[in-house]
Amino acid sequence: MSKAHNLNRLSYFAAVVETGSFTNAAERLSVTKAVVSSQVSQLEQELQATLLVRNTRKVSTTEVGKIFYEHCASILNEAEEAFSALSQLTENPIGTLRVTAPNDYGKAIVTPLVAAFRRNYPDCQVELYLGDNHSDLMAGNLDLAIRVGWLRDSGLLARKLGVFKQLLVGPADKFALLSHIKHPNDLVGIDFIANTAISDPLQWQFKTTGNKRISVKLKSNLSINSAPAIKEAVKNGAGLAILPDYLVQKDLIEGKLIQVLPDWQLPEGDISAVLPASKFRAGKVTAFIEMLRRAEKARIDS
Amino acid sequence: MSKAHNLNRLSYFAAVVETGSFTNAAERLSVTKAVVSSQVSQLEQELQATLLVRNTRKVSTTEVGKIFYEHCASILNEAEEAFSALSQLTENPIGTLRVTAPNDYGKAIVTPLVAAFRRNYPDCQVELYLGDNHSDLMAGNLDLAIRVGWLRDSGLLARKLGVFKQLLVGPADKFALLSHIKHPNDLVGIDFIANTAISDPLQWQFKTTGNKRISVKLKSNLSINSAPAIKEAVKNGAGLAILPDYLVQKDLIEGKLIQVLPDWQLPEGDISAVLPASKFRAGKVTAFIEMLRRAEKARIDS
DNA sequence: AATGATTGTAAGCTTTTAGCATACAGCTTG
DNA sequence: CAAGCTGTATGCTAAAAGCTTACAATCATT
Repeated sequence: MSKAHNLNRLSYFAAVVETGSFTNAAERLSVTKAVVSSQVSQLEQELQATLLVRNTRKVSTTEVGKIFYEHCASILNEAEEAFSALSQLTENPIGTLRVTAPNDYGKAIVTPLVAAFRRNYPDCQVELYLGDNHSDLMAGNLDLAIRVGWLRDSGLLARKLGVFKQLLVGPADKFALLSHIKHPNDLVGIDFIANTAISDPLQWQFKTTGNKRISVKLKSNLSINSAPAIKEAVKNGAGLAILPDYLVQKDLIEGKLIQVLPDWQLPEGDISAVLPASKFRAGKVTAFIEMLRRAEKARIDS
Repeated sequence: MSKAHNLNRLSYFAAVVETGSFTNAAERLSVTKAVVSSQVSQLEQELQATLLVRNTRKVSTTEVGKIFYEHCASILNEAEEAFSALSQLTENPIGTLRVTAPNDYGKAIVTPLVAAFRRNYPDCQVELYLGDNHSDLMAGNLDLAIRVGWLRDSGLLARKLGVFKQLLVGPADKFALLSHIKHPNDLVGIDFIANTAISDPLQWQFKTTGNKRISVKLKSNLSINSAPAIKEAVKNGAGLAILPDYLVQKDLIEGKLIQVLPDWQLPEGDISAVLPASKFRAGKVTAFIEMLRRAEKARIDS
């Protein structure tokens, strides 16, 4: 079976035709003229045809050489297009982006972001999977998983995109009563709704700006495993609760909830992007992560 | 400065896309699957993009891979066209054939052959140079020189195409007188026209079928340096002459001339094609030489 | 006419790449 | 659970690419 054609030789031949000499072709291609001479000779050997007539101080193309050159020019032009098309796709990504995010964070932050992403990159499609079960990146169906909280497996390739604060909130119509709570110890006896979707939902560590820490064990007569549901319960006067800022930020601004103990900070959590193992990042993934990072920075700055 | 793209990798990638697996691609390309794997990986490295998703027992092409593949398929198709176009030109030659031939032989044999060549190969043009001065093949302006006679320089790349005989001829209207000439020695006293275009035009060696040789020094009262002119003079009764068979064949058939001493042979001469030094023979040259060879064979056989 | 400069090629060598054989990880199938 | 298959990694060998040097041939200059 005949050996495959060596397409790399085409560029040596084309350079000679275009520059008019082996010497100039060598200069253009940054190789020695012996290489150009040899490569073209081998091409002629492979074709069993003379492509170039080597006259004194002048190289001219034979008739068959001219025909072959037209093909070469076309091939090399399209090859250049092919390679640059790929680098173009970094700026103008294409394809379907498949993202998973936790329910709460997804609804509050990712869903509006996806709409903006589609506006920015009309050649992309998005498939957004919301859920609190950790989707398996290994299955290869996903481009990106957004993790909120604390990563259990530090071996994953995670990229931190932002942080979220946790706020102690209560219903707005109990402002008078809640104004008297000035210290975490004042929470004793106050109704508290525990979020059983997280581990150890009653043990909390408060911190002031002076780095004073108080660890408080709260008591709860009501526990729910859904943060949005807890938020609704708080609004209905069922008690206080600790919820992530991205979930309650809007209700605080609208006066439906009020923050209790605003001078005391609770532990922050990470917002991370977890990516499947891959050597290269598709433009669509890079673009989306960058938008999410910017959105998180804007949210924190407001 | 960035290195030139390696176009040979395109065929490995395309084969994987088209066959659906690295293993099948390796089989198609007659290499090991490790080679295909490595070549595609290097292509992805060069592009900084993932072209293929390696799933279990199944390879799929990414969105950018699909775009890149379309380019590859086009490039590889045109490369195949380019290489086969060149082999096609061996059967259907193109271009301008530049031939030189001696005046006499050119007019008698080459001119009608050129017309037939043009009919056979309409994509070819011909430039025919007739003359008895040896044109310089070294100048690169000629594809082929036809030499008739004896080559002076055996170092030239010559290809023998045929031979010509030399015939002693006389005017047809002197048949009765010429019939009495049975031996070369009988030529003494007979008017002979010397051809001063050749060296030593009076010294001739005759040979019979029994390999009996006689060397005769003829005398001449008329000498002309043009074989066609000598032929005319012979027809007009100016004497006998020794002329190449390709020049008198027609007149002999038409009864205008008669051959004298037909049982005695004179030295034959070669008809050769002299080619400029070149590794490969253009289709047009090969085709013309073959036609000339066939024409010479037909001439001898008639 | 002689000499210097330039171009393209040949030859020998070094560096780089292609390709093979082997082994292994991971997954599917029986 | 074992066998089989696929794709990748690694080390090695062979082949190719490319460099350096030298030379032949031609042209331009003196």
